[in-house]
This record gives sequence, C-alpha cells and structure tokens, in this order.
Amino acid sequence: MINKKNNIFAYLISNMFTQSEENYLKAIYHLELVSTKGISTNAIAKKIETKASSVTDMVKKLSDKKVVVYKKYKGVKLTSLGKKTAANIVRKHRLWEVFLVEKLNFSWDEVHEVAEQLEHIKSPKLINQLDAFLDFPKQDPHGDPIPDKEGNLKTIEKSLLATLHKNEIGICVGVNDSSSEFLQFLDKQGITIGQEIKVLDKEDFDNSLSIEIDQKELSISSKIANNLYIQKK
Amino acid sequence: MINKKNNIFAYLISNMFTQSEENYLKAIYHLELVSTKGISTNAIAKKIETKASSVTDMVKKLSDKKVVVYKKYKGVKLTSLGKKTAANIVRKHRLWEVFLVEKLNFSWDEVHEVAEQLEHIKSPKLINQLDAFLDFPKQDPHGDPIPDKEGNLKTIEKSLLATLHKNEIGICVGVNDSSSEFLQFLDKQGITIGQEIKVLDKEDFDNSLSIEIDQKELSISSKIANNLYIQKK
DNA sequence: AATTACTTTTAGATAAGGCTAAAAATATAT
DNA sequence: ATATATTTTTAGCCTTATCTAAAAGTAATT
Repeated sequence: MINKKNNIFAYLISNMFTQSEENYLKAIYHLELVSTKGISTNAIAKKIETKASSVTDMVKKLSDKKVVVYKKYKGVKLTSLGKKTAANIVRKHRLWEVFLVEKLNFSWDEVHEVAEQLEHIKSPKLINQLDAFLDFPKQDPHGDPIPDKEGNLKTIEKSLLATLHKNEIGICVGVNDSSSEFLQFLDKQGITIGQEIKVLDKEDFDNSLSIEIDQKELSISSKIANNLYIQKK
Repeated sequence: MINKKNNIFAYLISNMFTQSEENYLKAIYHLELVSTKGISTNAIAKKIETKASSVTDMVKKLSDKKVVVYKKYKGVKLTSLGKKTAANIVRKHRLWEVFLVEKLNFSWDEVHEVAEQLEHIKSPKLINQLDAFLDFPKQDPHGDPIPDKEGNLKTIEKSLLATLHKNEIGICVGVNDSSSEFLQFLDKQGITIGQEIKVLDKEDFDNSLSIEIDQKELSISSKIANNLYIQKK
C-alpha cells in the first residue's frame, strides 16, 4: 500500500528507477561487457524482447536521468552512475540466486525467473544483510561473478571448453548459456561447477569433443563446448 | 527481462493479478476482518491512500475478474476466490517478515516496508520453500497469524491489554498498531511478544495503567493499552 | 417532505510504457 | 555515386492506474 505523497519510503523509491528502467540498464550493462562500442537500439530491443521504437523512448528517459549518454543514431553508453546502478541490480540478482540455491533448494536452472523479480526489491539493508547471511559469496550458481557494493566486478580468468586441446584438463567454472534447457542437459551429463573435464579427443569433422568426467567418457557437441567455461589446469 | 509473448512464466503471471490489484485485494481482506458488511469505496480509498474514484474503477476490474462482488453504491465483498487470493498475499507478506527478522536481523519495526514489496513476488515454489526454511511459522513478528496454503487463518484468542483488571496478568501476543513509532516505543519499554504483563493499577481519570514487566513498574497510557494484545493468564 | 451533507460514480485528463506504421538517417551494394 | 537495404526515430494510438471536477445517489436533519 504505497502512496507517493505520504510515504517517505515510497517517495525515496519513486525517486530512483522503475522496474522497466532497471531492466533496460541491466540489458545495456550486459551488452557493454561484450562490445566496447555504443550499444545499438536494435541490440537492446533484441535483448529485452521489445521493439526498437520502445527502446528509443526509454533511452531518452535514461539519458534525462543521467545514467546513459545517448546520441541519436549512435547508440548509448552507460555513464558511471549508470554502470553502478546496473551493477547493483546484477548484484542483487546474483545474490538472490545464491540464496535460492543454497537456502531454498532451488536447482540452478530454476533460479533465473524468480531472481528476475527479486532483483527489483528496493532495500539496501535487505541486500547487505542477505550478502552477510550467505557469507559474502563471490559467484552465483552459474559461476558468474557477483559485483561488490561499489559495483566492481572481479572477472575470473576463464576459457571456453572448445578452446582446450587434446589431453588438456580444465575445471568447469561457468556457463555461457544459462537457459534451463542447457542447465538441465548439464545436470543429466553430471557436469557441474567445479567438475574436472579432460579432453580425450577433438573431432575435426563437426568440432565435437570426446571428454572424460568422473572416469566416464562422453561425447559433446561443439555447441555445448562453446557454452561451457573452464579454467585450464 | 520479461516478455509477454515468448516467456511462459511471464504469461502465467500476467494472467494473475497486478501489484495494484493485489494491494486492493489485501486492503479489502483486512477491512472484512473488522466489518461484516460490504466494504465501502471510501473505506478502501482511505486504507490504500487513494481517491474514491480510483477505487470505483479498480473495483469494477476486480469484479470482472471474479474476485469481488460489486453492486453500485453498495460496496464490495470478496468472493471465495478473492479471499483465497488475498490470504495468499498476506501469507507471503508475513512469511517474508519472519524471514527478515529471524534470518536477516531486521527488527520488527523495519520489516513492513520491505515485506510490502516482497509479497508481490510470484513463485509458488519460492513461498513453499521459504515456509519450510523458516520451519512453518504460525505467527509473524508482530504476533499476527500466517494463513496456511489454503488461505485459512487461525486466529488466536486475544484481548486488549486495556480490558485487563487490576492484578490480572497477561502475556503479550500481538499489537494492533504496527507502525514503527509504536513498535520502537515498545522496544524502549522492553515490551515484546511473549512478555508477561501484570496490571498493578488502573487510573479512572485517564484510563492509564500501571503495569509490571520484568519486576519493573511502568505507567502506560490508554492509547498504548488499546494497541497491545494479550492472552489472559 | 424538503433541504443539506456526504458518498459514490462518471467523464475527461495525465503519465508510463508499450505497440504499429511511416519517415528519416545510415550502411551496403551495384 | 546512386540505388537498395537496414536501422533508428517519429508520430500517433493503446492500456493501466492514477487524478480532478462534476453529476448522481444515498443519508441525515430540520
């Protein structure tokens, strides 16, 4: 029961960002991690599953709020305020994912949808206490790094499984695709974060790999190998 | 990043109730606990801190969705579907309050605002697991009962402290006013749920009470005594 | 029974966030 | 360099949830 005029809390949160604005900021943040250029309207539209015209509108609003720099036809870039804001949303998302897996027995393929909602809850105390309650985790259940309070993100060194050569060994440290289909597939194959993987053979024909996990041999497609991050041993 | 067309989850939640609709349902639910008659437009408007005209609009929408019965100028009543839906929101609110106090070290005067947001998170699994994680609590931090999954609410027998007579003893089981001001006042006086309270004297003049808690004597106003629930011993 | 007061509803407006279709700008290809 | 294709923006419309002001209904009072 939130009222903009009489409720101080509601006033404070109304002065921040709407759920929709937060989703745009997060999308731009993720896109900036891959490309260094200005993020195009179409790229955002695709990511957020909306229309380019809606993106243009929102991007103007975000520009007014000083979280992005926007030049017509030239795409957008997050300002430092924008980066910090977006990182904070990602921080919340990933901390909630840890909570769901560690405390509520969710599996790693079930957490995304719920975290997508929980990330918008406004309460600094909540997220700080949650962080402490979870013992200050550094990665989410998919191996993605959790930004710290200042929005700094410590990326660990990782390579795609597909880049390993024959007889090399790696430890699974993350996934590139975190769709529930892919994650469930990994579960079925017994592949989890921390799992040791040895490349037994590489097939030139289709780039599929023959790998060893837990003393078992397994053949995986190139698509799989390009969505699994490992740390070389 | 929710999209109505391609995301099954979003589709499901969009088929349910908006945050605003949920707030109206909750308000009507709370009002029905006190009055048995149809709930008036003005009563809802006051509770939700909005205008009567807005209430009329929303009430029509809720009526279309079969969660209230609405007759022009005659107020509304929740249908059984409406009751169940509202009870579920209250259940979520109170479970989250328990979580915040028990696990994240919030005090009982800080939980309401945050629970007000968390109660709108859509995920049956989340709330069931949270319930189990908290060991199936029956009351929230203010002593209010938590509805079960079917929306049934077990009200405990309780009376206002103001109804106790001289030399009677009660155990504090809840509060009527759960504003942070009142709760902080109680903290300051050392009054918590479970606290034993003995009425030493009643002052006819202003209906104030002299009470004993933890071997200490204390004078409290009638206003306080009318906002504290106790169970007679 | 008539007047006044209060409550509720209606009508019309606004703001946020989305859409489609058309126009404008930029990029690509001949 | 011109024509074509693609991207982006604009313009106008829709829905949700609000609001204000006016109209209509109900209740209270003389």
